[in-house]
Amino acid sequence: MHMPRKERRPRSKLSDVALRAGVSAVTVSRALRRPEMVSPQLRERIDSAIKDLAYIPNRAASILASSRSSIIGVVVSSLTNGVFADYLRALHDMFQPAGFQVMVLNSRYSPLEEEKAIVTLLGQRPEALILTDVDQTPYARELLEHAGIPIIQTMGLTETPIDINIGISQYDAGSLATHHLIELGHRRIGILAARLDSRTRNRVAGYTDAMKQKGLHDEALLEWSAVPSTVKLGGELFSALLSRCPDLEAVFCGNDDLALGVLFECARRGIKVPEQMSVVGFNDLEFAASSCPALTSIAVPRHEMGRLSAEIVLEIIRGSGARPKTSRIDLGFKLALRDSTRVSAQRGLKV
Amino acid sequence: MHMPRKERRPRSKLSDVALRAGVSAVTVSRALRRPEMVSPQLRERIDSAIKDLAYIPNRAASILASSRSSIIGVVVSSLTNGVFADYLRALHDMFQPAGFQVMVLNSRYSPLEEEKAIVTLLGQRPEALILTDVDQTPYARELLEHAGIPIIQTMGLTETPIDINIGISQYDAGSLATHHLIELGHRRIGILAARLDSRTRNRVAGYTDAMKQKGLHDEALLEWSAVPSTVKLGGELFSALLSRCPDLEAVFCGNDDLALGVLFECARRGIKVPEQMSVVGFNDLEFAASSCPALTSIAVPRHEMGRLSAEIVLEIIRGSGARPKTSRIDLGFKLALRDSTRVSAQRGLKV
DNA sequence: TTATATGATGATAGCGCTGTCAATTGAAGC
DNA sequence: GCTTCAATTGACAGCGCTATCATCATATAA
Repeated sequence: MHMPRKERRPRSKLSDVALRAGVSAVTVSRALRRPEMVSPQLRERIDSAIKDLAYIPNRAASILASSRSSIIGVVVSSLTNGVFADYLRALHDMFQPAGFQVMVLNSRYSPLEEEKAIVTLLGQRPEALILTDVDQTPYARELLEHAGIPIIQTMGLTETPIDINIGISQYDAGSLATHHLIELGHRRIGILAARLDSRTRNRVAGYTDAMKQKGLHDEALLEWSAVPSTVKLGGELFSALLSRCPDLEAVFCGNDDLALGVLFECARRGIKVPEQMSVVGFNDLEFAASSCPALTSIAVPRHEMGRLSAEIVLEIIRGSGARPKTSRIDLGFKLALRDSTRVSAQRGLKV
Repeated sequence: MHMPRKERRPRSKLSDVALRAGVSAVTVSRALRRPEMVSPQLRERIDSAIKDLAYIPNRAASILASSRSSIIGVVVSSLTNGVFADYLRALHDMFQPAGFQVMVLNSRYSPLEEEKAIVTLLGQRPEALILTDVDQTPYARELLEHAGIPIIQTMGLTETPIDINIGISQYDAGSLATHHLIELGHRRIGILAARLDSRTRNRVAGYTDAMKQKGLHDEALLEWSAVPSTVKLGGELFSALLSRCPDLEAVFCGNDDLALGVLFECARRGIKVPEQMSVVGFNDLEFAASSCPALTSIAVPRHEMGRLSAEIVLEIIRGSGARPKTSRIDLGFKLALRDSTRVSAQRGLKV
């Protein structure tokens, strides 16, 4: 049984609380923001008045009056992707205790949606803006340059940061993964990619150059799709690649979800990993270490990236302008070597 | 090289744009909100003034003046969990085009953090609030009852909805999964759970009652942990359960991540699924259909849940009070039957 | 022609809070 | 006693925008 709601009665405001507590509105405001500045017995009276009226301060009015929002704007490329989830968690863990509120919008890997998200966030007058990409539209760039707040670009690296850039070289990471497979003795190394955003493109470029350098490059070894990456897609791309290149010895996957799909597809087809097929993922998500076989992947310091982003933002905000010396911080990455590629160097020759 | 930012120059405001375009401030405001109400040539002049000044409206002032925020507040229990990611996507897909902005906070499965998140969101004067849980603290409940906006509780079902409740019976779902395994002929059916939030507790209750009903209940068959669920944890819980109950025939996992961990652990131990061990997951995440073996799971209509939540909210907001007849909507669930349990009914007897 | 409707723009007040400074109190010092 | 000071509390203006109503030009009808 659902009781129809009574018509909207005006929410209680500061002055209502003040009236009930028998003090002035300013005092209530102070009791909320700096409790140590009002006497204990008044504080108590005010607190109970607040509870009685179920009073909740109006943030919009507060932001307008103080021109401080305590909002940290964040634009992520995806909410579904595990990488961003971990990164966001790190941000929350840092900002929440510091009294800042993290406000997240999703760009779905589209620079135009990112631009819209940036406009929306800037409208909230955030204290800082954090972007999980380095390629903004020209208009977005201009807005950000004029925003007058710390801007952090993360995940990738760029030669021309708007303000501060914390990330890793996606190119180098793609290159490392490829060289690892080459060193294992593989010649026919495929690459799987979904939705070619700027980061993925850089990874692919790293792969391509590494292959060219060793004279192993072959267009046919690249399999990609425009749809977002899923485990299922990993299996499909792998199947497609395999039917085009039956002599495939190894695959480098644009991310761990695709790699998981490859592992499953191999299991279905009875292809032994790593004996018959080496598989490398990207991101080193939680499951990579405990899959069977455990997945070799590129370990990206996404938690550290979040922690450091937050730390730098907090320093700038609190230190009023004390900015880090360098505006471009390369956090590096590691190859998490596991069973999906741990094969003898001779293997490539046995084929 | 990082150029230190010039000191904060005041952001341009409505009156600056008005001055530059040679009109009054109200007209600029109108040009932004209802462009059809100002003449085309004026609109053009105003637009270019906006671009020139990189003007972005101050949302706080706008919200304060209009007392309409176009914000939809959402509290999710977790950002890492795939279920919520899908649910959020559905919400975004519905609200974005309608001109509403979805604001997400994370409660990390804690009712107290949820209460804090609710307070924070209510402070933004949202148009509606969506909660991915049905168990709120008494204070949170009181605040929500007085909020004067649509409140949606989702995921689970409750006898006493605050306003509108859209979800599924977690109890029935747990029961169905268990009965499925019992019908396959299994007697020793274990259950794995991580972090016993209210939803998980209901699923476990469904399992327990189903087992009791058939005289199969045994405390030893429940394995759980306080830490958040991961693939790794799935493997660990399974190992622990197996060493305590070596005669285990089947496991019902509290979610698909745990189930994935079980599949991998079985692969490592050479236990054949489903021949030697039946595995059931929960949520039917994307990978469940393409794992090897494909995972039987409880398919929860989380996308539909999101779509319907948004639809109802939009109807109430626009229709000014036209509320659905029932305040409790059961969306139901399905058993997604796949290879991880597709065994002959005789199997249980062969042991 | 004058009355009336229509569309486009402007003037004014105020949303609910906080920054600033003034007023009040009581205690301590001379 | 009177001053001085710190600790509390209050008065007032204003943050940047929008709702509301007034104004003005133009078009249409009588």
